[in-house]
Amino acid sequence: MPELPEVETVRRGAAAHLPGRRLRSLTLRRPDLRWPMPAAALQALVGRRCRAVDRRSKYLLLAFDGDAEPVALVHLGMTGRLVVEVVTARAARPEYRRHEHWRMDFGDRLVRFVDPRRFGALDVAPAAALARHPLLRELGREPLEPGFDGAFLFAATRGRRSSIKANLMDSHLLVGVGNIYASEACWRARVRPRRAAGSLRRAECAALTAAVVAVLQAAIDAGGTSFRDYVGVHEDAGFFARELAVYEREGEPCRRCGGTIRRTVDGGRSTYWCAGCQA
DNA sequence: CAACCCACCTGACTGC
DNA sequence: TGCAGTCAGGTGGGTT
Repeated sequence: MPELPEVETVRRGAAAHLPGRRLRSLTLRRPDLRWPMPAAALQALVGRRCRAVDRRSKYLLLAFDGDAEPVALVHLGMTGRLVVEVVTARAARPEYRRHEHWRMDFGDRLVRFVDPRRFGALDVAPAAALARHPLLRELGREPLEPGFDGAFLFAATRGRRSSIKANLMDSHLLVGVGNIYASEACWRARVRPRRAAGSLRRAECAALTAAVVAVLQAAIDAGGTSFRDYVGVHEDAGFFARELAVYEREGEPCRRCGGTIRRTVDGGRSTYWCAGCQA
């Protein structure tokens, strides 16, 4: 569900509440999400103060103080929500919700992780070992950081026969772009999603990386795209859906050329594009 | 390696 | 009303 703009929106929401607050308790309501959760290592976070909420790819990184500077890794999977609630001092702890798999009690803030499909993840690692964490070490570039440009994409895709859309969604290359924004970026750059990645010229790679940056930034500015499950930390919807040019607009007119938006299925996932203005 | 396909899970929706 | 089938914003792991 969430791509980079949604995770970044959640990160900002959590960062407004958690840093400086001490973790009072952590409750795991089941032993696993996508993978087993390390109960003992997670309990060792209790009593520590949250230092910062960062993000790498689609992982939220809750950094804590103390020995080894432990960092909790949170992935939202397809349907995960990180809900932050302001709790008044004397109120009873709220009831668990359906699909609430863990919670962190920060005293006057309560963090709930709600995830019906359980494709999410929770792990913990020392800050110094983060770059070597199995879930992080293979990740490619951050599109909103320096080094993500046309020259990089051009070099990275030479000889590749798989589609450019699949390459945009390949986290070994770049992170954060999922099924919505891959289609959107291709539309902005006027590139057909099924083009072999290796066939793109330098100028097309430059246009495409610029399009990725622009669409991700615009979506962050709008608080993300809410279609089905995604909401921010206060369960507020993002409003980028109304700015989407192609995603879930099959049969509707292209806002640029008036052509009809088409949907194709690639690798089992829907791709949206305009045959009129994407070469 | 690159490229593909599957699995993991629940809920919403569609069509019979 | 019920039931089967389809689809959904991710991604690691296994196979060719």
